[in-house]
Amino acid sequence: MTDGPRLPGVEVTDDERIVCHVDADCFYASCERLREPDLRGEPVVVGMGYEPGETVGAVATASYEAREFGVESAQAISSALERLPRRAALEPDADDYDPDLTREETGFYRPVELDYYESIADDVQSILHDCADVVREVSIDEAYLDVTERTAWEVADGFARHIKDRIRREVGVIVSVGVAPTMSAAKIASDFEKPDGLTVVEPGDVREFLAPLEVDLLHGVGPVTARELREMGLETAGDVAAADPEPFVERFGERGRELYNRARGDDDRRVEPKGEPKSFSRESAFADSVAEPDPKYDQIETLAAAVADRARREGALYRTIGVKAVTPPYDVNTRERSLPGPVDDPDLVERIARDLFTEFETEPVRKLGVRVANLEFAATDQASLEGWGQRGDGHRSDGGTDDDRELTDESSNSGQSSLADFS
DNA sequence: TCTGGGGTCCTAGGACCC
DNA sequence: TCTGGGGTCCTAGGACCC
Repeated sequence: MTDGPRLPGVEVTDDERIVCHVDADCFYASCERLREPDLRGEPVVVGMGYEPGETVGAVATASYEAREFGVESAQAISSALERLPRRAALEPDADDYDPDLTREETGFYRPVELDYYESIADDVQSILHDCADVVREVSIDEAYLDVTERTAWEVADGFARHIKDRIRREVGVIVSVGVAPTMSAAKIASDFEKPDGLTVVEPGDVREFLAPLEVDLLHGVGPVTARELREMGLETAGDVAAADPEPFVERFGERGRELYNRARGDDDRRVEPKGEPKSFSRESAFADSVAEPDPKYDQIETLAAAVADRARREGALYRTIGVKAVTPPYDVNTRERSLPGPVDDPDLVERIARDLFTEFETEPVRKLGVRVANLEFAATDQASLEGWGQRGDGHRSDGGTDDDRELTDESSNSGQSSLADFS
């Protein structure tokens, strides 16, 4: 049986969907445990920009055991180490050796290794594709499934259990699953009983399910919006759902309308496969602010080359090139420039990035970034990726003056040297 | 929370066009 | 020419997500 389960002859009306949200629990830490079983049951912290023995970087994922010590994702590694020293510090020859430590108050720190995690994620995703007709991968460890044609509400619980069991058995990672009639409710449901959670919210129960939840649990409500909602006296999704929407449509615009709808359980988005990326970027932070121009320009060059290389590998042309400079205390500045037509030109990326950056040449900078956007993917690739008879959106239909431009492969880049004049 | 990296979407003002 | 309305594109910033 290579096919996932399917109930034959299940009739559904067009507006009734069964959406499944699958979310791996502390995925990076699970991956580390897969290849290093001694880490099972131990506190594990996976750090971005972290090097063993150093204190730089930030927490990408903390295992639940590590969270007990107050380690949280996005925390600086230095603060994580204060709450949870590393196990290696028990060794007398370690730089950070501390004779007073006990094993029980230490944990394991590992640097992020994305390529490895992606290989595990691929295995998970092939199971998901086997269990659903439509899968939208949101990130390396998270996906929405439209399983309307594969199950029914009466047995949705067993269906979700089957997905969890297969992933655990065949890949070895634990996922939490939420099932609901909408994407936003499924997302919240998958979070509801984490880790190893399974929550089904049937149609008709959605609003009741959401009502007691704090507003910041709603997708799209971050710290800023949550604070403002509280100032408006709205603490829970139920408060938002019962409120007059006009004041915060006024305040938050389109997002406000969406927020109101989501809080009421209204969400008519369909699960659709993820389209082509819209931008590529690379950034990196300095250990301390840098004021001298040279190291900054060096970094710009490195990032520009990396971004251009990425775009080329992905078969993307870009029409906009931008830089980002974060200055103390944490001011994010962005500058960008658009070209008359799409290019694949690493030298141009570097030149424009340097040029855009001159404004920050002598300013102290903590962090730098280079970005390309307004991507266009070669039409041939589009055709192979899309279903039959489907028109791709690779071509703009807004009457742009370059509609006659046909860029189907790298050889068509020959005409681009003239565009370099626009730098 | 004092700050890592890679993304998406929305907004708002100005330029420019008809 | 002192002035209407509508549309799109560009840029910068902000909020948010994982």
